[in-house]
Order: sequence, then C-alpha cells, then structure tokens
Amino acid sequence: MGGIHDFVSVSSSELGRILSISQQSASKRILELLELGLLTRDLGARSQRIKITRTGIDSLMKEYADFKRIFELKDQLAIRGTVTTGLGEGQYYVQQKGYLDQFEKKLWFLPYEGTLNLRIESADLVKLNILESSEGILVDGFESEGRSFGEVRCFSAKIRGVECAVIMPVRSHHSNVLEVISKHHLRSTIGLEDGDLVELIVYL
Amino acid sequence: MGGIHDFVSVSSSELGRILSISQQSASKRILELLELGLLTRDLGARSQRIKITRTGIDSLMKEYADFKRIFELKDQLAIRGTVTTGLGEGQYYVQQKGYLDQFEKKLWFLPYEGTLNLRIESADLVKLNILESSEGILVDGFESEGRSFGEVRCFSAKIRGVECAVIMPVRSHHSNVLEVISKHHLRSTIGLEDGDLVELIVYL
DNA sequence: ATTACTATAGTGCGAGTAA
DNA sequence: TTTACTCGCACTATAGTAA
Repeated sequence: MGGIHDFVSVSSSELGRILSISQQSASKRILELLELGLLTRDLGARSQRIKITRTGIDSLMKEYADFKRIFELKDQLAIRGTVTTGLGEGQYYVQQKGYLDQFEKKLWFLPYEGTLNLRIESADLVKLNILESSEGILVDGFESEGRSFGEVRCFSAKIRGVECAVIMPVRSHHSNVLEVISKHHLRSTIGLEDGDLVELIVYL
Repeated sequence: MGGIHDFVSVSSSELGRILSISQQSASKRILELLELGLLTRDLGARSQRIKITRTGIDSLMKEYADFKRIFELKDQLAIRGTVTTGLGEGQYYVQQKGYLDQFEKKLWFLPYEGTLNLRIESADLVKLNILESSEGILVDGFESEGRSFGEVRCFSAKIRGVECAVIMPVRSHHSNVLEVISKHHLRSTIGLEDGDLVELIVYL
C-alpha cells in the first residue's frame, strides 16, 4: 500500500478486510510487528498511520531475493579447474554449526565433512568475477568460541552431474581456488584425484 | 529446491528440518498441498519425490508479482486527457461484487459508485499501448447472474494528487477512453467537469 | 469512529505410534 | 528406514466489549 515509502493511513478494520482477518487480529498483528521493530506507527486519536521500518524492508527483500532466485535464475556458468588439496582449513570452517544450520536451510543439504578445492584455469578466472558480482545465496556470519566467522556467498552447482555448491567468503582477497561442498564425498563418489580436470556448472 | 522444474526427493523429516517444523507437520503440510492441487507426488516405498504443479507455480508467481510491484516499479507515466461522460456502463461493471471484493484487496480501496472517463489526447495514445503491454494488477473475471465478467487490468494512479486507479478490460478493442475509479467522487472532490483537461499519473 | 483488552473458540503442532 | 494416523496441548483468532 506504499508503506515502504511513507506513512500510510490504514485502520485496523480496513487492514482486517484486506487480509481477510478480523479487526482484532489485524490490530494485534500491527502490535506484534511494532514490537518486532518491523513497523513504525503514528497513532492519532481517530486514525493511525503506518510505515515499514528499514528492518522490515530488509526482511521483505530477503524473501523477494528467494523468489527471484527461484524464478529468474536460469543462467549457468561452466568453470574448469583442477582438483587440488587445500590446507584442510575449509573443512574446519564448513563444519561450524553456525554455517551447517544455514547450509541445510538455504542449500537444502548438509555438506560432507570436507571441501573439494578446485584450482581454476586462468582462462576461466574472469568467471570468478562474475560470481563475485552476483548475489548468490548469502549465509550470515556469526561468532563462536570468541572467533568471528564471516558472511559467505554460495552458489548451487554440479560436478559431473552431482549436486554441490560453491562457497566463497564475501570479504576476502581474490583467489584462484574455489571451494566446493556437497552432500557426498566427491573424491570417492565421482572418483576424483589431485590433478584431475573437471568442469563445474555453477547456477547464478 | 528445484521442485518447480522437476520431481525432487525430499523426505518429510528433511523438509521438517529445513522448515523448522516436525516431521509430522511437514508430512501433513505436504498432504494439504497435494489436496489443494499445488503439489504432485511420486510416493515410493522408501522415498517420495515431489513436484510443484502448474497451479502451484501460478500461485507462487502471483506472490512474486506482488513483490516485484512493491520493489521494482517506480516507473510512472503521465497521460493527458479530457473529462468526458461515458455511457454509464462503467458504473454497472465496477459495482459488481465480484470486482469490488478484489478491488479492496488489490487496490486497497473500494471505488466510489461511478467511474471517470478520460478521452486521451492523440499525442498520448501511444502510452496506452505501454499500459496494455504492462502487467499491472490483474483482477480476475467471474460469472454472476448468468453473465460473465472478464478479467480486468488495473494500474494505481493519481489525478491532481488524489489516489485512484485506471481499469482496462484485458480482452477488448482498443479505445481512446480510459476509465478511472477512486475512493472519492473525483468530479466533486477535485472539481472536474466535462471538457476539463487533466494529467493522470499512472504507476506501472 | 477509532484501538485494543479479555475470555473463549478454533486451529495447528508434534509426541507417540502404527503400517 | 519411510509416511502418516490419533490425540493432547499450545498457540492463534475472534466475539464481546471498554476506553
């Protein structure tokens, strides 16, 4: 109704009719959203004016981003790289509960213990920039045991037909190595060894 | 999870974890959506595969279209026309309950009894094509008293700062007359008479 | 007219469990 | 392992009503 841009006059009974709920429920919903900090209100004697807060808009935009991903992202990118052994650091990060919970809800799978590192061919390095400038699926950072774990950007992907995901820290130096996680142990499932050249299909 | 494109394997407990509800509730939700015809399922002995139906996708797209309208459409179109008296037919259509209910939920107001007809200047006729090729806010058709009332496309608009909406039948001959509805009686509220030239701001 | 409290009716969730 | 039933409990919605 324009509540994103400015205060809008809506009585609770009006809102109830629009939402097909009672005046009482509409009133309560408004109070709940005020409580959560998603709405602000300018409550007059005979009318109220309501506006969505920045937090509220952010919350709506998050949902909008999901819809967008579902309906509009048909673009896929083929990136070629060779299997390498990393420092084993990826594994430590990826298995943090703070990330795991989000992986399950946003990527729809829990990653196998380790990560697969792919050293990207120089010809395809430019495609990494495309990934970095795409929104992807954002996994929030968190604090744990006094350390802080940063925000991570993910992309659904496939390697030789097997579902997986590329994960890249949102704030970090550029690298020519991509980290891939999957529900399966990719090295054994599709028989990969260091030095193998594979093509990764990334869904933007 | 890809259920728009094809069948996807998801157990009810998996779905429960992803949605932060129990296995039982997830199972129930799936059954409800099947009942409503929004999902199809391929139920095997040890696994089920789920896909969203055409109706389900349509339903999601409707919500997506709303989000799109909220966040992306800042385009507005100024169309100039002169106030004319129509056949009074618009009034009959606009006051049909089948339309009224939808106006309240989609345009957020109930129209005043009549409609205001604007004969569009020939210089602005091309802008009507823009409207016709824009999605707008779709109001479904319905049957009533043995007659059928067609689908109608609406656009939020303003005349001299007063909120209103343009309504145009989705399937009809081209016309150089636009019908405008508003919560207020526009002729008296902003003092309009036949022959007056007004500028209508239409929000795409 | 408003908004919103209280008490109650109604709906949804999930533990326990069967198939 | 699955899916999904029953049933008690908790949460949500609203009728009645006050301010």
